[in-house]
Amino acid sequence: MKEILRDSVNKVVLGMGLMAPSILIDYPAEMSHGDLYTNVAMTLAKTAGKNPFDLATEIAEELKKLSIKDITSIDVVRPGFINFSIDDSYFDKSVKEVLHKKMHYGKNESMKGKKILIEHTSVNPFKVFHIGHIMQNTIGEALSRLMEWTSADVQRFCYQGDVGRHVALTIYGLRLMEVPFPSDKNSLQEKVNFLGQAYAKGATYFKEHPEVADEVQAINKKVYERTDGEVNDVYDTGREWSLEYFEEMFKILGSKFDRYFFESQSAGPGVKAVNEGLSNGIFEKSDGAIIFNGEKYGIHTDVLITKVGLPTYAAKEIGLAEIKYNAFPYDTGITVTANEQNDFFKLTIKAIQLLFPFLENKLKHVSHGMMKLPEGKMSSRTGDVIAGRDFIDETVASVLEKMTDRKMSEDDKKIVSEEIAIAAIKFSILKQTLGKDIVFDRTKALSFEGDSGPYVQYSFVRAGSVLRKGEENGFVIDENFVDKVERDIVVSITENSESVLKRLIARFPDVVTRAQSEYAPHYVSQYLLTLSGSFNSFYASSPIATSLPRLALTKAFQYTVHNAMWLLGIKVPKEM
RNA sequence: GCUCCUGUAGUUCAAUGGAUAGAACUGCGGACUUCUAAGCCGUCAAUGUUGGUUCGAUUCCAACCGGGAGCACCA
Repeated sequence: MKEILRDSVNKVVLGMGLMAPSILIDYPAEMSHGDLYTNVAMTLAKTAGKNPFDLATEIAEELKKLSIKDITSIDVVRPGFINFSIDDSYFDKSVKEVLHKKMHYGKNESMKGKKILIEHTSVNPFKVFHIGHIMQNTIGEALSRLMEWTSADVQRFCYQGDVGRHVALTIYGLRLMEVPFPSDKNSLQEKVNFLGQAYAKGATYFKEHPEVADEVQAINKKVYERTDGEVNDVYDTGREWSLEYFEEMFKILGSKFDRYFFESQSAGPGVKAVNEGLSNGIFEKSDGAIIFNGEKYGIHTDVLITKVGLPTYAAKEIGLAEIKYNAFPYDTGITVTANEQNDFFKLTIKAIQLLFPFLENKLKHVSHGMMKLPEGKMSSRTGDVIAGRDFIDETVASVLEKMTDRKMSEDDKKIVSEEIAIAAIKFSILKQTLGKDIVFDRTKALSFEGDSGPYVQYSFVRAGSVLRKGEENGFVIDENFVDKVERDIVVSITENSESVLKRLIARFPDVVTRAQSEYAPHYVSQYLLTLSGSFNSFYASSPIATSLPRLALTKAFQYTVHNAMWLLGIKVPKEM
């Protein structure tokens, strides 16, 4: 419909001897203003030498002569808006479309045939998996799914820091631990907790006693070069525990990866690439180290290889770029990190493109805000973190408490409470703009009311409940409903929650497109809140189970919610 | 010090340069013994300051004030 209107408006404007570089046809903020509007009259008023309202009136008159199908009225309003209203039956057809496309409603083919690599959730073995990692994983998975709905071939990569100073500090911290090294009798949780504590102890001690720097550096070198049997044993065991544990967390969070890469792998290629860059004059020597001088590109300067010959994080990132492309030759390679790394990525992306010109215009850094505690930034170095697992468990417990009087088997409750808890957590992350920090407020995070994942899930469940009732009443709810009903009721758009819901459902594909092109999942979340709110009003004001068109609309609502929630990586339960 | 991000109801968040700045939480007030009240309806309440660009600015630009992050051998 947007395209039809755009063409029509364009035709009219050209016929008046005017040129519009681009014609905006969009949804008005208020549905009472109509279904679509255009502002061409205001943008063209000056060149036309007319006042916007008069020009709008002229354009509207010409548009009326075209008698466009399904357009029931064209109105001109105040400064110069032209508003269009669309016939209600048009939206019955869009409900039909939803019932036909089902789980695919909203998907598009904008990137069909392209390959998109998305790297996210940079966890570090030996360190705690905290709520910040939940945030990263939630965002990474949602972006991945959004990309999948462009019909592109998407692969998810996970890159982990399994070497580096934090590992050395953990191993150093082991000798400061008062409890013994975990054995097979300990749970995986206990094992990783032990490692996290060792790291915190090592890091704190190191901060207070800078004189041990050489010792830590020596351990670091041993880890890289694998020259010390004892260090190797501890390292291999700890690394294995961490990886196993992360896998468990990914599963709980509903994400999966196609490939895993480690800093221990990227170090070698990184060193090689940096040395090539040095001989090509891309990098230079300074103070015994190899650096990338970013000043001439308006970015800062950073060390790639230290004077003792070890690659830094930046060098590893350069090595990784090559590894990733070899593993999956992508058209777009997205890296998702917290925004504290924005400058770092400006630097490495520039360096990578100088080294590997074929990656020009293919690299994209998407950054998100940080998860913060009321006291400030979280720090695994000081142990001042909230473990992801603890938080999920707490949330699940809180959901279960709320479900005590629900008639449901204990097994079902267990499954559903976890779905609700994860929804609450993920939604609170995805409902706001990506770049912004989230101040973690436990009581808020544990509430399931208002603008929340459970609110959306609840709407879905209620819809399911009505649909069951409708089926009991003998209705067959499928895409053929349109042919079975006579629609002779003329409804007023502003006051009828049914037609509002219908119109919102029809907008879903546009919402998806926008979220994809802006890498902004929050458009989907915000849409879900509006959509659910609209359904709840509809539900409260109209009996549904006795009307086939209403049941069909409810079914379409369910598919839309299901699909939108899927894009966010959130499940919808049948009951709750 | 330099660079980047950021400032919207009491609180947490929305708003491709458009119409009366939307929600949620909180407060206050309702409806309902009909399909799950984790719900529905109503109500109080906001664009840090000063300029500029524009028909039109929360949005773009400048300055100021406030908050955060990053800046050489950590990741």
